[in-house]
Formats: sequence, C-alpha cells, structure tokens
Amino acid sequence: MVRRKTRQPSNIPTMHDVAKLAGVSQSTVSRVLNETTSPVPISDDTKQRILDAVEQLGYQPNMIARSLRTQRTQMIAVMIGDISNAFYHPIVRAVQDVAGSRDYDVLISNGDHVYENELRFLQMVLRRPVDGVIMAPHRLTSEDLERFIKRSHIPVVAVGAQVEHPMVDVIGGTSEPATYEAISWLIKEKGHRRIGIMGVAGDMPPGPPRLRGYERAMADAGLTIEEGFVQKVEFTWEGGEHAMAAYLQQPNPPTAVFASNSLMAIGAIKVAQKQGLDVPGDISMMGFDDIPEATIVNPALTIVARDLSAIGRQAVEILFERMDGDVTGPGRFFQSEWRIVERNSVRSI
Amino acid sequence: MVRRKTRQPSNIPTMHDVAKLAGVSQSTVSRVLNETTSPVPISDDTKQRILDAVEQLGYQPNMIARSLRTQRTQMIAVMIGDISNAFYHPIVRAVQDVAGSRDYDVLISNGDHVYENELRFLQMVLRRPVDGVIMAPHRLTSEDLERFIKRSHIPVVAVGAQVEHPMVDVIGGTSEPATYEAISWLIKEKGHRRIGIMGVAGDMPPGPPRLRGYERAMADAGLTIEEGFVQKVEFTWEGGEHAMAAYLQQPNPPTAVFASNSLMAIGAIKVAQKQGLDVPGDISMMGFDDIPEATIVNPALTIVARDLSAIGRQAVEILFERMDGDVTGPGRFFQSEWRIVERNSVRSI
DNA sequence: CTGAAAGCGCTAACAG
DNA sequence: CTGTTAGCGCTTTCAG
Repeated sequence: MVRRKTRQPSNIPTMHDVAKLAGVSQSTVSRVLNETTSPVPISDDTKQRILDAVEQLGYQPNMIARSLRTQRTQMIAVMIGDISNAFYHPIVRAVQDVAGSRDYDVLISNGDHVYENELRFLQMVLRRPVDGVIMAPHRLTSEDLERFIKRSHIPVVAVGAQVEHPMVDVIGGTSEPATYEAISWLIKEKGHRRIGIMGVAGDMPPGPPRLRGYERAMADAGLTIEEGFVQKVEFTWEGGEHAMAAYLQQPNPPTAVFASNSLMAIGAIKVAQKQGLDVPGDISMMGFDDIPEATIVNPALTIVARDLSAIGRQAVEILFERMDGDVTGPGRFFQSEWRIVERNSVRSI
Repeated sequence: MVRRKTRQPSNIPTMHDVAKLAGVSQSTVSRVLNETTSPVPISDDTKQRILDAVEQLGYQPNMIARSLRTQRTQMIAVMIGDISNAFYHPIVRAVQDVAGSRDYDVLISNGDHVYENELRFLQMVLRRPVDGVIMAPHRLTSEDLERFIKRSHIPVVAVGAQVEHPMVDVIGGTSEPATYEAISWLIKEKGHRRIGIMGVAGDMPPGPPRLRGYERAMADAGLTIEEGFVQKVEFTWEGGEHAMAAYLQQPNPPTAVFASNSLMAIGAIKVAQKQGLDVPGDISMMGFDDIPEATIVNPALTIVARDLSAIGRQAVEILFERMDGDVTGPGRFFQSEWRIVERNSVRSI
C-alpha cells in the first residue's frame, strides 16, 4: 500500500493545480508559461485553457522552485555603501528601474561602511545565490572579494570603489583626475595656495586616489603640503566634523579644504560656523558629489558632480552584459564624467 | 536571441559532496548542520568528520533548496516609502541589525511613492516568498493589500502608514495627536493664530490624520482655517516648494506653517528665502520627524520628533512575534512616542 | 503537439 | 546512532 503525503491545505496554487484545472499535464503548463524559451509549438486551444486556468486561480510561479531547477534567480543584489549617503539614492533608483524593466527583482542591502555588514552581504549572496551583484564595498579586503568571486562565479560590478580583481567590472576612476582638477581649480581660478583635504581613514576606497589627485595637483603647482593639511577621517558627516575641528586647532589652518565627499564637507561647514567662522569668508569648502544636502546647507556647497543616475544605469547594463553572456573575459573599467559645480562655499583670494 | 544556459562546472560544494568526503550519508550531514532542530544524538566522531569536511570544502548550505523544502526562507522583506527620506534610514538600520542578530537576511526595496513600484514589491514577495514583510505603503489600495495578504499568508507590519487590515500590525498613529500637539503649541506657546499646513495630495497616508490633528487643534483654539491654509502637495522637497510658492501668492499668508514632513519643510524654507523672506522672521516653519537635513538647513528646523531607531526595532520585533507564532489573531496597533524639538525656525508672535 | 519522468539541493519521516 | 526515501514546485529531456 502506497502512502501519499498530503500537502498542507495552502491556498497558494501550484502549477499542478493549474494543470488539473486545464486538463493538461503540468509540463504543458510550464511550456505555455515559458513560451519564450520553449521551442515547442502548442495548440492555441490548450494554450487558452491554460491561460484561463492561470487567470482563474491567480497563479504565480514560485521563483524559489524555479531557481532551484534552473540555477538562475531573476534577481540581482545591490550593496550600497551607506544608505544615508544620497550619493547612492539615484543609483538605487536607476538599478531598480532598469532591472524592473527586464523583470528582474532587486535585493538592496546596506553596508553602512561596517565590515561585518559587508561580510554578511557576501555571505548572504553565497547562501542565497543571485544572478548578479552590484556593490560599493568600503571595508572588504581583496581577499574577501577574491574568495567570494571564486566561490560564487557571479558577475560583479563595483561602483565608486577601487576594486582590483581581474573579473570585476568597475565604474569609477573619477577620484584621481576629478580631485586633481578640483584642487587645480582652487589654485588657478580661486587663488588658494594653502589647501587641505579630508580623506578616508586607512586605505579604504576612495581615499587613496583622491589623495593622490590632491598631491599631484599641489606638486604640479609647486605648493607644499603642510603638516596637518591631510586629515584622514570617516567618510561621514561626523568625519567632516572631526577633520574641521582638527584644522581649526592648527595655528595656521588652510584657506580652502577639499572634502572627499559632500557629507563630510557639510559636517565641516557646520563645525566652522559653530566656532564663529564664516564660510567661505574665513575658510572655503569644496565637496565631492551633488547630493540634495549640498544645496540645503548655507552656503550652498561648491562641488565636483557626477551624473549619479547615469552611473546607476551603467552599472546594471554592464552587469546584464555579463549575465547575458554577451561579455566575458577580464574586468572592464569605466570612467564616469564629472564637472565642477560652483556654488557659494568657495571664495577667491 | 538565444539565451545561453551553460551551467558552469560549478565548484560550489553541495551537502552531498560534504557527505562523500566525510564518508557518511547526506542526511547525516543535514542533521549535524541543523543540530538545533534535530532531536537525534550523533557520535562526536562523525560530527567532527563532517565539520572538518564542511570546513575543508567551504561548504555553504543552499538556502534556495532549503526554502523549497521547508517553506521558510530565513528572510524578511522591507519596503520603504522613499529612499531619499532619511526618516527610513534609521528604521532600515534597526531592521537589519535585529534581523541579522537572528540570522535572517533582509531584502530592502524602495517604493519611492510610486504605485507601480509598490505593486511590483507585492508581486515580488508573492513570487518569491519571504517569512515576513515590513512596509510603508503610500500608494497601495486596501484591495491591493487585501489580495496580497489573502494570497500570501505572510505576517505584515506596516509602519508610519494608515493601513486598515484585520491581520496587519501597525506602528504609527502619531500623526493625529502629534500634529494636534504641534499646532496647539504654535498657538499657545508661540502666539500664532494664522497657521497653515502642507499635507499630502489625495488620501494617501499619512495625510488625512495629520490634517485632522490640525483641524482639531484649530477648532479647539477657536481659530478659523482660511482658504488656502491647507496645501495638499507631494510628500517631498518639491512638494514643499510648491506649497510655499502657493502661500506666498496669497494676499495674506499664514504666519506659521506646519509641514507634514521635514523634507517638505526644508523645500518650503528654501523657496521663502529665495523670495527674499526671512524664516522665521516673516514666516515660521515646523516639520515632522528629525532627519539630518533638519539641522543642515538654516534656520535649523523646529520639529516633531520620533525615535526612528526604536520604531525600526519595534517593527521587526512585532514581526518576529508573529513569525514565531507567539502572537496570532487580529492586527495590533502601536503608537510611537513623540516630542517637540525646538530649534530656530519658529518665532514667537 | 503533449505526457512521463528525472532531478535541482535540501529536510524530515521512517527504518533499521 | 545512521542510512534510505519521499518529496518541496519547477524545467527539461526523452518518448511518443
């Protein structure tokens, strides 16, 4: 005697329910529902019966079962660096839009510049595979990434971060040249000669390249980088506060400071103002990336701006190229455009 | 277009690989790895061999397969209203933290106040079940939610939104009383008598209750709501700009305006200042919710503040109560605390 | 044109 | 204490 295992009376219809209602086999239902991939012709009659049954039951394919079978998930994962950094918001939107138009779901995760979070993200993607990954790693080591890519074989696009891995496509690279241009602009157009930079503590991206751009610009202009000009702090509002506090304790602070991101620049401005200084009267501030806060703050922040939506769109498109198999081979590098947007936080000397 | 489907010789180890290496059966591996749920004792020897094999292969359980079998996913989905609204950032962090501590993964999605996005989210969760859902719906209709809950049977917590469904736990309800208190404060403590409110276009949450709180406070103080005092606009920076522009076109604008969220308040302040007005000298502004921008703007925004992290933590905890089966029955309602934080955007009359 | 059947990787009875 | 087995819901051969 054969004992049948009875399924819970869940009211979520399965393909089998559809098949029964339409009076066909379950595999025929599958064929109809995946018409695009199925090279088999099916009679209009059965097709219609099946579609009716789908409609009637409100059937939705179970993606988990499908994924197990196909080893593909129709899902991409995005890890942003810090949800509070508006830099990532247009990127997230663009990714959701483009992915959605291709019927891919998007799993967003927030790294928050915390190593454990970033690691947890990798682990999640390892245990719960997706078809592609876009990420802005800030704390992960090369070994972490190496191990991840070796294990997962999932296409990865890194944005706004210096990831050096032979298989990872990278969007970024603006840091060095854009910082160079910004510093040079402060020197040549605005007449500053004593310029500071607040960068990132440690060797975390995108600290080093922005620092290099600064150093190169200063050197090319024959200016010396005094002790204390380079402040390495966190990539956040608070980091900017600390850096500015440090500048203001110096006997002779710089006349202009370039912040590696605009949140830092705003934190810095607030501290300077709290100490009774005028920005840009007493000290000029310049930021990196155009976020809404840059025009909320007073004075409005002069910045290096990138087209964030474009970066987001490009990230998904690049990713899809690999997911579709249109591109194979070593990681590519895409440099985004930038321009200086002058507002009111920098004065001429 | 032919979709290529070459399944790589994936080197991702399966449980079977572990079993082979350890010289045991696959189910024994499963037992060891799920020790907590397994009531069966296992010899220390085999256990060690298995753990060694796991280590050696770097084995990670495949959650997709596990989910298919167990009908549980170890994942919760969060749909926030608008990724650019800092209101949601602490909530997201809290959710990620609490969920992470219980080894649940979190899928964040961004509704962006767009109906299609919100619908897409529901659809995603239907096709790709999760164990629980936290959401801040802004455009979904009651029928959308009804249909979703009926189909999915997934516990849902709604935050900061007026969802009326017998099975949905709701955190919120601050809108009416907090707005009442804020308006009353403007009247009694600050002496304003001609007060406007910028709320939400249509009947979208949390427009109506905030409007009701306003109306009740005005009525209780015996003040009349003049035509044009109530501006219904989008829940965004731009909405605030439009509302303020509308006020300033009036022959006799209000002396104080309460904005239904702080982003709107900031947009409004910027427009007023652009038109040469002084805030709060010419017009006082008050916002709802403490977001970083509220202290970036000048004057710093006087607001009604809630503890956003606490709301986030509470949301997950409530959700887990249902996921764990500790709570069943009709949807509960949780009212969060609030307080007025006075800064510089409101003056006494 | 359609059905039967073999799994995807895992868990959970059921049998030793 | 451990192995065998039956699926979870779906796609994809392989046979008609």
